[in-house]
Order: sequence, then C-alpha cells, then structure tokens
Amino acid sequence: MELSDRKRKILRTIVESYIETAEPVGSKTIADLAGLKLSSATIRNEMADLTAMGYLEQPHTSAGRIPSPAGYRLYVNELMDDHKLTLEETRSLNEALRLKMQELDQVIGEASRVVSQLTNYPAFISSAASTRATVRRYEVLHVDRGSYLAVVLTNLNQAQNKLLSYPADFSAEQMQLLCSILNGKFTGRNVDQFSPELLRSVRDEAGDTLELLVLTVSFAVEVLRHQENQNIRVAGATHLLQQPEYRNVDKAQKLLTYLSDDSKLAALTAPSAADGMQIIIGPENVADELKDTSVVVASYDIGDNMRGLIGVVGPTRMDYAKVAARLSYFADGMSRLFGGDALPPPREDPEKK
Amino acid sequence: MELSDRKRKILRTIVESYIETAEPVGSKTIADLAGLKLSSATIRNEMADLTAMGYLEQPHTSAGRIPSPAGYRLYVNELMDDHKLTLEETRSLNEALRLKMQELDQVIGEASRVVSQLTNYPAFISSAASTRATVRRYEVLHVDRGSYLAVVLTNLNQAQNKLLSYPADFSAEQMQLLCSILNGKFTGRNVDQFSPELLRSVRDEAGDTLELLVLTVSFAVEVLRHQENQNIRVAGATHLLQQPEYRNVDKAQKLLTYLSDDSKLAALTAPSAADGMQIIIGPENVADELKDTSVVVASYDIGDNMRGLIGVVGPTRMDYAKVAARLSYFADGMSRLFGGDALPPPREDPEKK
DNA sequence: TTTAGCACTCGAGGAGTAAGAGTGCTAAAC
DNA sequence: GTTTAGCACTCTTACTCCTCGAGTGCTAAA
Repeated sequence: MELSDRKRKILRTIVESYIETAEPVGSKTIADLAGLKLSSATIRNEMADLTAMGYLEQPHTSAGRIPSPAGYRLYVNELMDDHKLTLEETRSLNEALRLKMQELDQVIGEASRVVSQLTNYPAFISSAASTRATVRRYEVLHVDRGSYLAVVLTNLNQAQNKLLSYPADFSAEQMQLLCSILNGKFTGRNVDQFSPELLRSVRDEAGDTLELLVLTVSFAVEVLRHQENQNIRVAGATHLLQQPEYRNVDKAQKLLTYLSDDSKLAALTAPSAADGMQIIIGPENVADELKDTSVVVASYDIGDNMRGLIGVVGPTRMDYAKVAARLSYFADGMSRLFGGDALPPPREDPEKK
Repeated sequence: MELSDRKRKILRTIVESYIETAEPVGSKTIADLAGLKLSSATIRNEMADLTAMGYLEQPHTSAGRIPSPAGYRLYVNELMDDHKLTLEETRSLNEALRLKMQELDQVIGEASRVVSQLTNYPAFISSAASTRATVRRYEVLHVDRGSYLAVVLTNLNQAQNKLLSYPADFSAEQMQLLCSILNGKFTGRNVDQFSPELLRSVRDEAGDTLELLVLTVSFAVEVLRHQENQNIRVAGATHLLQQPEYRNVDKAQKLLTYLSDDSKLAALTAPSAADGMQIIIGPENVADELKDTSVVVASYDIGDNMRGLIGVVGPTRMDYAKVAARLSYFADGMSRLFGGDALPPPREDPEKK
C-alpha cells in the first residue's frame, strides 16, 4: 500500500521533530508544525494508520509517537531532503581537510577526531588494503656497530623501518649483496609466499649476512601483515554521553566498550565495503550491541590500492540528513587529498606568519 | 598530635572497607572487621576523634564515615601494606610485557591497554624526549620516477620515513652527494638550529638536488618536532563507568572528556617528572576536572634519552595498594624491556595447552 | 577507659495522589 | 466521505507523606 502524500508529510515531520527534541511527538505538535491545515484529530487518525503500518511506535498509550526503525528507513530513503551544506560548513570542512596531513596513520587519527567534532557523535575511521600487500623495495643500512636499519617499501606506497641489532659488521659490498638478494627474491610476494623454502634458496648466496637477511625478512612479514590488517581509530566517544538516550550509564558503557574494541569494530566495518554512503539503522545492525544504534558510513580512497571507511555512530534518533551530508563531503575530500588533487576552493596560499 | 596505634588501625580498616564496598563505613562494621576487641561505642568515640582531626568525613549524620583526602593521604603514606603480587599476578604481568613489542608507538598503545586491564581503571601512558632530538643519519633513496624515500634516524634511535615527490630524476652520484651534504651539515642539530642560513650555505654545493634536499630537511624538522612532543595514549576509559562514583553521566563525561584531550593530559603529565611512583589524591590535583579523582603515576625509561610516564586514573576511593604495586612492577618491566634486559622470571617455557 | 542503652537525625524507599499529555472513539459539521 | 469538536480514558511524572533502618552522640554504669 502506498502512502498518501499527507501521511508522508506527517511522518517526516514526526521524524524531524523527534530528531530535534528526543521527545515523543503528539498530534497537536504535528498539527502546529506541519504546514497542513488540519486539526489534531485528523492527524491522530493518520498517526493511528502510520502506527498500524509499522512506521511509528508508541512508548506508552499516553505518550506521543516516535519513529520505528522502519519509519527512519523510509525517512532516510525517500523523505529527507539533501542537507545543503552552508558556506560556513563547507568552509570549516575544508579547513579540517587542509590539516597537516602527513603519515597515513596520523591523518587517520586526525580525521576521525575532526569528523566527530563535525557531527557531535563518536566517529570511527578505518583503512585497509584492497589488494594483498607486497614489498616493492628493500633497503638495509649500516647505522652503527652492530646496528642496522631496515626499510621496507610496500606496493601500497607505505614505508616502514626498524632498527635491527646484529652483532657483526659487514662491508659495503656485503650490504650491497644483501640488498640485491632481498630486492631480487623477496619483492612482489605477499605474506603467504614467504616460505621457508624461499629462505633456504638464498642460504648460500647470502653467506654471512644470512641472519641479518632473515631478520629483515621477518620484519617485512610484520609490515605486510600490519598493512593488510585494518587500521581502526575511534574518536569523540564521549559525545555519546551528551545524547539523552545514553544517559543510562549501562547502555552507554555497552556501546562505548564496543567502540573501544578494535576487533569488533573491524567486523562491523568489514562487510560494508560498498561504495558511497551507507546508513544502517538500529536493528538493521548485525552486532547485538548496536541494535539500537545507527551507523552512517562513507568510503574513501587512499591512492590506488587502499581504501577506507569513515563513519559515525549515534542513537537511531540521529540527524541523518546533516550527518550524511557532512560525512560524504568529508570522505570525498579525503579521497581527493590522497589522490593528490586540490581541494575544491583551490587556493593553497602559503601560510603566512 | 600523634595518632594512637588504635586510631591508625581503625582508619586503615575504614579506608580499606570503603575502597572495597564504596559504602560509608559504620562503627559496627569496624568493630566486626578490625581485629580489635572493642565495642562499637568505643569505635564511635575514636571515629569522632578521627573526624575532628580531618581524616574522616560524614556524608550525613546518619551515614557511616568515609575517608577524607587527608585520610587517604595518610593511608597511602603510612598505613597501607605493600601489596604483594601473587604468582598469578606476576605471571599475567609478565605475559603482558612479553607482547610483541615493536615500534615505540605501538608498544605505548598496547601498554596503556594492558595497564588499564590490569587495574580496571583508565590508564594513560606518555613518552617524551628528555634531551632535544637531533638527526643522527639521513638516507634518501630513489624509488621511482620522480619519487624518493627519505629516511631520518634520530639520536633517540627512532627512524621515520616519508615518500617525497619531486619531478626530476637524479643520478646515483647526485644522490650520493645529496646524502653526504645532509649527513655532513644537518646532523647533530636540534630543530632550532635548522636556520635559513644553514640552507643557504649549501645552496651551491647541492646544485640541482637542492629542492629535494629542502624537502628532506623540512621532513626532518617535522620528525624532530614530533619526537620532542609528548606522545600520549589513553586506554580503557570505559572502565570508569563501572565505578559507582561515575554512575552520574555528567561527572563521568567531564572526566572522560578531560582524558580524551591530549593537550590537557600532557599538562597533567609534564610536571610530575619525578622518579618512581607518585600518588595524587583528589583535591591535590591542579586540574579542576580531577578534583575528585586520584592519579597514580610511575615513570619508566626508554633507552637513554627518553622516558615516559604510565599512570592510572580513578576515583579517590581507589585500591591504591594494588594499583601502585602493579603499576610499578609494570613500569619496571617496561624500563627493562627498553633497556634490552630480560624479564625477571627468565623461564620462557613454551606454553602448553 | 570501656560499654550498654537510648534518644535523635537523616536518607532511602514505598504508597498515594494530583496534574498533564496524549489517545481513541463518537457524533456532529462541512 | 472527510474533517473536526468533544470527551472519557490511560498512563507517566512529580510530589508529598510516611515509615524503616542505619548510624550517631551522649549519658551513665561497669
């Protein structure tokens, strides 16, 4: 059964009023709020219908109505306006994007903080390799007596380094040899392809440097593992406590604990690899802890072979329109940033002191 | 005025009972609990004295007593036993220390998580250079057309790297020159000594590679800055909410917000550079947000030129004895770890299932 | 100096009640 | 056929009143 325009309008008004006030909405309020020139009695009838159809719920007989998850869903899919960002908002978003974005890890931490601030909800961000990580280049430097620095550059254009100690010093030629073996044999392979046989195969070639080589390779394995793993950050968790639905400490704690458990969050984040925006409303969540929590997620690209998700967690009574708009703008910005493009207002004027 | 032994014993019993139960303690309870063979009336007299002396407080007339900050202080300084770690506890602490401790950043994040779990309170950890950071060694590698990898190793033995793009390719000789200039002129200096004159002084030497050199140097500056900055992590913030004193959401939020603000935490952490353990009880804190929160901090060493603090935050009603014991053990372990020593029980026996 | 006894205080918790918001239904009005 | 006014009904919230019990301080006896 199709919803009449009037019902849609009423539903929309209810959702928006409830989003704003967190109070159940009564027929009188709607009569005043919605532009419809109808009496509260008529609205009541319509609301009764909407309740019967499953779009509204009644906390108890003498309270107003609140949207059901289905109601939110309808609102998100069909009813809500695209929230237009004000000039003010784009400005502050651009500001945030222009951060001294450096190391991927750092960017990610910073971004989650920014998004959380932007939306007033806890935000999470993740990045993950979309292909298997392989090493593109090795370098081993002799730093000091018995101390070496191994540098590993992956195909995802992330470089990592580590100080290795090995109680022997090698000549420049030996170091050269070491590097060329590493670069020759141990590049372009993913973690699973670092077999013991592979190591055995270079045993003779490497000579004295073998053990150092082994150290380097096992560092590389670490790096690859790390790189393939999802990297997750959460920020602004305390914003939750501002929301009336989390005044109850037990509820809040359940969710906060969930959010601080990276592995659980990784699970949340893994399946929704979908492109663009995604809005998951309360009970639509698989995780039990999120059954009355909504999640808004957007994806962004990090260079060619990595991508990430950035999202916001809040009560089902979330300002979907606003959050979605800001999040998608920010995610686009991140993609552009990693893609090396300029930001929309392209004035990259040198900062003056 | 000196406290009689009996008063001390009573105070101690009150503190410990209150720590355990979070309920005001009445005279009857003490009469039962303390080994003293006294009636509740006698205890009452003593408690009245202790209250007059400022060691106890009465939430209201008909409730029992709770320790005042001064009471806690006395307890911490003179009354409490050194909590002996059980075998079980040392085992799990060692377990925790034996983590795949790698990158400093990672260790630090992990450690705070562990400590939080160990104590059931939020934990923070910080690390900071105790001397000014300088670059010890540069390396610039040609990775790809127009793409270079700069590696900077500091005197704190931390290496960082970054991919630089510069639209020109240089010969091996040029790269060699570049590195030797960098290693010759730009090492051993702290951030403030990277002056424009310094750069000018190598202008001619560097020739075409000058711009790449500049990029590298400014990366080095970043690294040094970063290294001198305090690095702070917090974990287990949600443990707070388990404590009855933070069932009040507003109180909890105030503290949680404080904890998630790195800069504030840095301020907390900066002055207490003292060695060993430090216990700060409620109102002794300078920060307003911490006036009814206690902090237990221990310091640890990271190699020669860095040190860090690791601490726990909780209600004044904290199990100081236990927390202090675990924390100091853990901090010692961290120092040993970074010092390269083995852990105390050196039996690395393979775990059996 | 310790203890028993007792009157007193004060908060926690339960019962009862009044107010207010919102509903659903009915019957009249448009 | 819709819409609206009116009204009885329901249910929550907030408030008041009251009782109960824990714990105290004081006094007087042991």
